[in-house]
Amino acid sequence: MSASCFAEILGELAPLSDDECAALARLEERTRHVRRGAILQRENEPANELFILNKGLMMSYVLLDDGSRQILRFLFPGDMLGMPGIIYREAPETLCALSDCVVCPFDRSALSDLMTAQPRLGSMILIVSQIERVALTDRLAMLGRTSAKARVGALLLEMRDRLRATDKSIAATFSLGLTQEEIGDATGLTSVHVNRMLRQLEEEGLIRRDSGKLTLTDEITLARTANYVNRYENLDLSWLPPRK
Amino acid sequence: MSASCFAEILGELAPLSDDECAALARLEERTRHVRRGAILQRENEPANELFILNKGLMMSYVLLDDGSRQILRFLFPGDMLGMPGIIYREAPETLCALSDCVVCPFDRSALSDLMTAQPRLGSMILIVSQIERVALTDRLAMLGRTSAKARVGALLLEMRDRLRATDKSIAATFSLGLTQEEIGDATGLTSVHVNRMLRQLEEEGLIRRDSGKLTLTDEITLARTANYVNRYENLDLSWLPPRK
DNA sequence: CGTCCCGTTGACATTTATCAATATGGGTGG
DNA sequence: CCACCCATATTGATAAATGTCAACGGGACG
Repeated sequence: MSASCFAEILGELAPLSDDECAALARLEERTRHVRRGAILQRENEPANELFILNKGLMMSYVLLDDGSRQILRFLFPGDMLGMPGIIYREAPETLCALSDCVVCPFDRSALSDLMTAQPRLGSMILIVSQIERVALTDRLAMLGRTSAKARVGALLLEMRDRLRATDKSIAATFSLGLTQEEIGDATGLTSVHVNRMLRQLEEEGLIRRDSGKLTLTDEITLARTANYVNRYENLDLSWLPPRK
Repeated sequence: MSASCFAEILGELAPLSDDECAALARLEERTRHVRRGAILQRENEPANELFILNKGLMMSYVLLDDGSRQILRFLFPGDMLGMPGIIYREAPETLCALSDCVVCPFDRSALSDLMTAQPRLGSMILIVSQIERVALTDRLAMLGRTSAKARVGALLLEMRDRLRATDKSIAATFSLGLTQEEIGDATGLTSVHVNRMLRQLEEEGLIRRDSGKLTLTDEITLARTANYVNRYENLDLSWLPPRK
């Protein structure tokens, strides 16, 4: 087991050298606890730090002028947080903990040093940011062109797949850890309508809900009706330089 | 004037060394012409090449099962195209020319070599991909949480700002180069509704349309009603390593 | 001169939001 | 342990936003 959460993610892309592992471990030397509901970085405030999420579930969101919220992304252990913030004078998004979390803060100069000293890791970070980009464009297509039911279905599938990346024991049944309002803010719907869509999905036999636990009872149909693609599969990284 | 379109973009972030310029110029040694309407890369087909867009306007989009299209991004000279494609066995999006274009193709191993030989350029490429990421999350919030009128307004402002990045002579009046159907596919609306929103914006005195030319007659109000932020401004790149 | 693509407009249908009321369930102070 | 309280979930009635369908016009281009 690696000392670094982030190294585990990168290590699944390609084997890492000892030097590379050591360099990544240095990003996670310090830890900070973030309680459920606490805000790690606030939109429009200066942000000089980056983080590796070590434990727990977080989200990033923006608030619009009329007070409505758009959740941009859910964040899982091994994710790097705050990249969009460090290139601007003010953070473009808020980072907020959905459960009690542990994060490892590091300075942006540490990222710069890492890119210089370990260019192969730099390529791998670029790859991770491209995977994230594709996940965002999938969500863009979902918001722009799919029905409310499909959006909710796709969100359930994505959360399950990403939870499973951390905890292999997760299968069809899991606890989502989101309120219906949060699902709505991620899918561009109201919480009321999310509730109706969940009920419809349940009536159609695609999911089941018992005491906070959610079961995907027909993943094939759900994935088809939701236009869902798991973007952590089917990668081709053969062009990465080999480990030294 | 730089020999490389891409170097011009990166050069606006921070001054480049001669070595760096030379390395970037090598990405643009070859050129290929793409006619209006032609497809450079098709969704779900293998894609081994990357491109720098040299001249013209392109777009990337995905098609859903029901045949509807979501335009993900408009592409301008100096943009790197195809990054999301090279990490997957099959391209996740289609690249299509909206006008006659010139692109410079290069192999993905050239990117890998560049990242290794010029880590500072690697950091700058990562920065550009983060700017793009923030632009995508802005569009995500736009699709999820703003009205049809605001979406159309934001699109007009973004196109104007990005066209101006290439052609400084562009001010309030410009020609958009998109059909109303394309505007709709980018904003998650139907072409019919886009038409109505354009008329409303015109009736409210925010824009004017004459023979294919579009004029932003009240940018301040338009930007406010559209929740628009120009993401190519207010960058803070002081933490980049200095030029050697 | 016709054809085709695009833009425009109106009538109507559908989806989703809004508002309001009620239920439920877990946590907390007494 | 109980009573209360708050956030969340659920449901119905109605409103608003947007889509769908259909028709027509105008300009570019063969």
